[in-house]
Amino acid sequence: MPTETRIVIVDDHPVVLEGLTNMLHSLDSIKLVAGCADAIATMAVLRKEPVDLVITDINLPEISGIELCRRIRTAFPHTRVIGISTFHDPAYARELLNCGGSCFVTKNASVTEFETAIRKALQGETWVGDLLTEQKPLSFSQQEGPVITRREREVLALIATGFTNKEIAEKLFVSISTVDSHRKNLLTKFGVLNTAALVARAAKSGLIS
Amino acid sequence: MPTETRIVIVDDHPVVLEGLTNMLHSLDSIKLVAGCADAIATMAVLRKEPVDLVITDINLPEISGIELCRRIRTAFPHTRVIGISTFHDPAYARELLNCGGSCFVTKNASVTEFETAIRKALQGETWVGDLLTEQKPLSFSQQEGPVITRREREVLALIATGFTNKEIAEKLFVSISTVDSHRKNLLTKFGVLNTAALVARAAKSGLIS
DNA sequence: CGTGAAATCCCCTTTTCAGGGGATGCGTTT
DNA sequence: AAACGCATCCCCTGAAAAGGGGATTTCACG
Repeated sequence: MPTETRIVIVDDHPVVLEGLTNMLHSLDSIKLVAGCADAIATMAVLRKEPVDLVITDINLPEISGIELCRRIRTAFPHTRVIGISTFHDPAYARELLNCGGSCFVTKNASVTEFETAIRKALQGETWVGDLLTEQKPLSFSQQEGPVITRREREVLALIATGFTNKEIAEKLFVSISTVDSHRKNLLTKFGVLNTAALVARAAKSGLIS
Repeated sequence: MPTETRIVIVDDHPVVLEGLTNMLHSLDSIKLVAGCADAIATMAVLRKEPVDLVITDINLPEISGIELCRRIRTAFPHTRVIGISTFHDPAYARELLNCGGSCFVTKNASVTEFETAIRKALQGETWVGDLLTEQKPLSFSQQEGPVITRREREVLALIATGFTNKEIAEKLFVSISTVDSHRKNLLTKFGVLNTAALVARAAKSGLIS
């Protein structure tokens, strides 16, 4: 590596920010440009000075880490993004990669894992951590949250808000049958037997506001 | 303070552990005895050497921080406990204090707040952070989630897991009618019309794992 | 130009839930 | 002793959801 890698860390929890900062100090050739608490502040920093890598929490107030990633990659294509999250949620990882993110690691990842993620990100590779890749696609798509379509996501959101099939049908200008089909598909995809479990699982996967 | 305060930190996320450790380093008269990832390890440390204060995450794998607190206070009455959590959930705070905890702070608390909490805890006082005490009981019981009984909490958890009233009844060794009553009370207390909204709200309030 | 996924719609039956009512013990608090 | 909250149990009815099946259009992709 010719020069120092310029890094920005984003997390709304000072404790985590501190922990990450400290963790990075132990690595070579790294210059911590800034630690930000939200997406707005981060974009402001990026506009002012060149940054090679942004390490951001997924769960941020106002603007999510995913969205932040998208904006970074749109405005500064040379800046790589690593997402971190409390939970090893494949849905997050998938979304992050879809939005141009390089790596996804959980907060309980080891220093080694962080190092790997940083290295991979800087080389332009994608990586989603050991815990995630270890699992078979089948097993975690059942367990952690399946791939659902746009329409299913809409219906799911309305279900979680407490609307009945009939009400959802009226809102979406479709028939009750259609909503019912989507609902059934959701149950099947999530591998659950009723609405309660569906909503709980969706909430856990961060699919619900 | 005559001697150093002996502290153990508990969090299953290395990053947070690191952050807290670092934060504590900046304070005087503190000796960090150990950093643990779970309740079992923590109890093992306590059995080996005297500890004045345990700072633990509420959300721990296997055994929760609340339960850990209870065990600590039962086995080592002189050891104080501070609970930390990602969310400023009054329900957590209440439970923690009920289990003998001294203070409750969120992970986005400032160093000053941590200092206050530590000081209060060592003096045997209880404290639940600024954000929590600022709010009136009425306002946050409406907004953050109603006060529900132990039994209702149990039923709610089982509902969210996807069990039907019949199955819950079998698990709790009560009749379906009873479970149904609890369910209805939950709907009323949360001010929602169906299970989907109930689970969503409960998830938002952090009442569901 | 097929193929396939997504979205749309319909039929059927059984189970579960929601909403209304009331009632009984059993502790704790007043 | 009375009042209260909690947990327990029961009745009823109608609505909603679950579970099963099948069918259509539309649109993107190879």
